[in-house]
Amino acid sequence: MLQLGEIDRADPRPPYRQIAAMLREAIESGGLEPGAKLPSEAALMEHFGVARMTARQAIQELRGEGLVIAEHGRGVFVRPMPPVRRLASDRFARAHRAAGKAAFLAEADKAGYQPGVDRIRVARAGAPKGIAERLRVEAETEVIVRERRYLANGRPVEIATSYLPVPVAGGTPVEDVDPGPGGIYARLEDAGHTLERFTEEVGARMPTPDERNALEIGPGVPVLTVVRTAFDTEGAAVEVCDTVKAAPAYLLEYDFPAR
Amino acid sequence: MLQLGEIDRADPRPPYRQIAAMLREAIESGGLEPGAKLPSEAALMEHFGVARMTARQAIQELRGEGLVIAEHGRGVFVRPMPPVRRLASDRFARAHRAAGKAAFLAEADKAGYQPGVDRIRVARAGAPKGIAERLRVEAETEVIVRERRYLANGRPVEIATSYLPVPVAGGTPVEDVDPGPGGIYARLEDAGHTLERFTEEVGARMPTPDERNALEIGPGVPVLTVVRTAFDTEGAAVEVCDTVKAAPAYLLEYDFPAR
DNA sequence: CAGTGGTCTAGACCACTGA
DNA sequence: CAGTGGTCTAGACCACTGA
Repeated sequence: MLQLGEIDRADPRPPYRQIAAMLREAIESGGLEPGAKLPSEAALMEHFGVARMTARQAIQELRGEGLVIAEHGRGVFVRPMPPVRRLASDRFARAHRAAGKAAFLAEADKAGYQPGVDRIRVARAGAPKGIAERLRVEAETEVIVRERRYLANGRPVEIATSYLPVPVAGGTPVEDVDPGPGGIYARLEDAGHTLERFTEEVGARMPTPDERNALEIGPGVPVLTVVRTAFDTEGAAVEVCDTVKAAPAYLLEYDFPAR
Repeated sequence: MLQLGEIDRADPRPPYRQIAAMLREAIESGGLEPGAKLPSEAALMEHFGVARMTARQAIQELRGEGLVIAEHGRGVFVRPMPPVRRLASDRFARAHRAAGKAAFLAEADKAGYQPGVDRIRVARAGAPKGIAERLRVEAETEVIVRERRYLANGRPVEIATSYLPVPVAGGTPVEDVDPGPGGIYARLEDAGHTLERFTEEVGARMPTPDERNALEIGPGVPVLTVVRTAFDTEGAAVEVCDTVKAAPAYLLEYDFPAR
């Protein structure tokens, strides 16, 4: 059973922070292993002699650090660390497309997790400003919009939205829910747009509530944002892919010359 | 004056989330500009007819997203956005070193902010495990350790620690606090280690309390972590640079071929 | 000093989980 | 059903800010 100390009135930290510190210490020392259940709010109230909101505030602190996850009706648990996906910059190599694998599936193969894709939606809509700039079209020009969510071992890890100009991919299997072997990049090459290079713009921020829901992450877990633009051999931008990834699940690798 | 709506009892979202959503909307639409003061808790209670803890919970939500900063005794303010540094993958180009500029100074020139470096410390110490692996030396091998903090317009934006093998840079100006024009990469090339390529591993997480202090960021602001390894033309790893950046201040750009 | 956010109490009703 | 966390109320005392 977990041993916790007591609140020290001489400690300058308020009680809720002291409680949070004791629980954090238990997690970091391994006294509470990943997946383990924390004492319930009722148990914390009893043990420390505090009101419920004070116990809750301590737990809120740990949620904010991403250390624990609260599950309604079940309890609060130490967050299990997700398997980290290392994304190398050769993940869009033509060899994979030729082998009939979309980038996400090729990675899963390499890293040994079970890949999944759901919430696929394909539509046409006006291009948002930032997207239009990258595609070098007027804002609000109608483009193909492909949304989807990626799962690793059944857990959502990334949401992605691709934008493609209608003259590039209109009427091709890119507009189908299942674009077929090799994914949309393979279909773009089928349509005569041989891919030459990509740029990626990487940032990080806290997720919006919608993103938190879609990625099933608690408050206190940041997201990595990656905006990728694909260029064909003519130098034309043929796709912009806007992705939001659960940060703890990713490590992005890039390789570049010293020139 | 800021116009806010009312709580909708038919809305499935609880009142505190509705209030948070209205405030978020005001911030994102520009109704509340960066630096602007949010309505006080008392004003929110009055306007929405809720208890104080409900108003506070709405504000907590926005703090967790890093959108606002609470200042005790003053109020809650929309977080002013720091100038974003776009880091292109040509930032270590030899042309800059030849021109006598270290990478950070070259960027500042381009982006038009006032660069600064402080808290420089140079020492020798045992290589931590992850660093030793990247340098391909035994763990705990003595290496040169260079720490420093970077500032943009006087505000800290990045802390960085470089590790270099003693056989590569021992006794060179790399061990001086000021390594001279072009920075340590120029000195490595002077010492015969012509740089060939870099790899960067990018991730994001919440900062530790020490990192929060060094970067002067509040809770609710994530950091980007970048571990860069420099390779010379012999294929040897000659430096590993471990950096922690305030996420809102950065956008990293990478360019890679479709192969 | 008045106004602000920080912390805390002691209660209430609710929705969700799993035996 | 008992146990859990989610939301909310109406109060209290406090420390900090700035006029």
